[in-house]
Amino acid sequence: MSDERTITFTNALRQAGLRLTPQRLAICRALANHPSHPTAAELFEQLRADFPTLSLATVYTTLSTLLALGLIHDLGSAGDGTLHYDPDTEPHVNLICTRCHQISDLGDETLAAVSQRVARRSGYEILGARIAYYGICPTCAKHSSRGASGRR
Amino acid sequence: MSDERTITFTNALRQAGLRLTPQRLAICRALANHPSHPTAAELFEQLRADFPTLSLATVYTTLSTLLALGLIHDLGSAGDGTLHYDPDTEPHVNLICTRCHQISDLGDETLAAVSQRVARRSGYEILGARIAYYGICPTCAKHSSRGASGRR
DNA sequence: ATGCATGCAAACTCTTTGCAAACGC
DNA sequence: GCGTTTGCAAAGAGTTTGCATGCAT
Repeated sequence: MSDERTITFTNALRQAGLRLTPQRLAICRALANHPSHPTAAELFEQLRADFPTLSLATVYTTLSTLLALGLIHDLGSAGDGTLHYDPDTEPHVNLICTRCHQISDLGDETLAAVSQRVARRSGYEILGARIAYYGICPTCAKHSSRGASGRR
Repeated sequence: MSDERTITFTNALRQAGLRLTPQRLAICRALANHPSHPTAAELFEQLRADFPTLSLATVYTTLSTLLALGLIHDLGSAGDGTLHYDPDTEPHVNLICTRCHQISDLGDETLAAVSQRVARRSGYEILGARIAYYGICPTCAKHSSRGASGRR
């Protein structure tokens, strides 16, 4: 699968002078192969099976480390009160359902043009992008029709 | 200034069958005239002068209400651990400095095209957008050159 | 062998909730 | 007057931190 991405992660860690512990490797691997936009707790639960002693604190620490190295992005909360991370640092659109709080992705060629304009017009040194559209996903739209729901 | 926007807010509250309390009016007004992307705590501090008895809980509740009505947007955290809100629901780009955590805006005509494509291709009923580019703002870039900083 | 990283638990911060009093409608 | 909303305080949740032990280099 995306073992390449795992290698990218681990190489970056080594280059930063950080130790490649089994925990870090596992977290990198889990992120690289994760199909979605996990939270710290989700990664923790997933890795718990293989690392019974793994601590949630370690997951948080490692995520912060990877974030600081720019290997992953912080999506902020999806309305569910917890922070989601995105292992895909390429510019893409996040689709966030305000009903089920699920996040899915969407690529768009027009985005590259937008990114270039943003960089040029803002004077920012762009490090990454978080592009999120909020709405009701087709599945939720089918299932029911609750009124506007609060957060969390 | 944007008294129009204040009126939009208050009208929406009335239409939703909610009472127009002084607190809600003040919060709507503060949001409508706010130049940036305030947090609950910032609004609370700002309004405290005029409403000594105002409670932070009320600010949170009112923000949730306005959010549910779609009158404001939830920007999530800007890397500072607190939730920021955006009184401007028109599609625009948020520029977030990963160093000073300040958020500024940028309009772009190309965005309208992106939004349309997103809606068409995703099948989502788009309720709003959060488009954020992370980077170092020109001011911070000038001032110094600290290494990658953690969150909060 | 040398420290950096982990794990545990406690601390901290932000946000939400319960309930009695107050007030808009 | 009725029922929602406020204010206070305490609870709840997510995230971070301190310190002793363990492990990658």
